[in-house]
Amino acid sequence: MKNITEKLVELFKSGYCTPQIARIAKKIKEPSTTIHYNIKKLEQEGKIKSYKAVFDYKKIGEGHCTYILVNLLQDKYGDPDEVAKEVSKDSKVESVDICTGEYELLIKLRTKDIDEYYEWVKHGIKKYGFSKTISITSLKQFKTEFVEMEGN
Amino acid sequence: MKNITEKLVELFKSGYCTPQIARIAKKIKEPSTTIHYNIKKLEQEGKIKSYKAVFDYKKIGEGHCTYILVNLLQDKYGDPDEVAKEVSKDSKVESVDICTGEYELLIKLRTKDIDEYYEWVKHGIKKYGFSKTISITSLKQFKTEFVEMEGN
DNA sequence: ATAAATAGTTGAATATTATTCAATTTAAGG
DNA sequence: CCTTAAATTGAATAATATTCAACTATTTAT
Repeated sequence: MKNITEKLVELFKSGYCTPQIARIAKKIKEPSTTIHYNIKKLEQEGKIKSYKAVFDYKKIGEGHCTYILVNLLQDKYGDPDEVAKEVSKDSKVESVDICTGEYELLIKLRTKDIDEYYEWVKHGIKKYGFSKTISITSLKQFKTEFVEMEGN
Repeated sequence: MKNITEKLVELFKSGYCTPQIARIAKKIKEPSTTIHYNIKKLEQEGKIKSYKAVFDYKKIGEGHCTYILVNLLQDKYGDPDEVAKEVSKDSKVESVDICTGEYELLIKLRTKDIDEYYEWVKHGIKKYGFSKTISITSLKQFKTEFVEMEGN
């Protein structure tokens, strides 16, 4: 047995998908060549960044979801932008925003459980100089990435 | 001119895409039939919920992104779950979570601008009984829906 | 431990879908 | 109104997904 599932999940998190032109054509009753033309245009204009999968994260072992608000120590790392960029590279991180209010960064993190979450934050404190962290843990998700979740 | 673009954006927000089996097969050096089998399995197990597009939201006129923490009036609507489910149906809403801490709901909203955001919140107060709302506005996005954003 | 059953892998054949191209229509600018 | 550019479309082709049957590996039961 080759562990293909894990690789697929990793690839699908941010890409390796493509539009279903024929299905769209049927749906909105236009020729598929017209759909094709319009999609290519959206892509060339940079309006579409990627095609990807959305998971039932509980079922793939990433059931613990937390929104983490962080401040950064002045000296530890140069620029908040640099930290944001670095944190973005982590595949457990769904989103990173620089934001208004008391905290500089808002990170959405998906981990297996609370232990993995805790380890992640500890690491962030050490490596990036996170300080004054507040965590909001999701108890139930009704929608993610524009996809509604039923029966959670 | 038929406004196909708008329809495409709406469809792609939560679906109408499909995996690129041939590309994955090349990438991880396995036969495409094996990839196909494993993907179908993920789908049947309900681990994959959907295939969708990720946009450069600024370029599609949804550049204003806000995380809204809300409490609900006791009497207005019965159940927080019901409100969450209703709010989820809105296509401007990227995510809805019931969460820990001082606030019951965490909503991620994407609007054209601050005016549209304000109208949305006012509507929420009236219709669903939002109270004690806190908004955190994104100033810069480094990652969304697991997709990194460069040159923002 | 071994047999039986189940789950996973794969190549060849087929069915479906995307893409290209050229022609036509529609919209935009002077 | 005429010219140029952008968008739509059908027919032909290229690429891709899907099916199926054979085979292999893994798990389960005796």
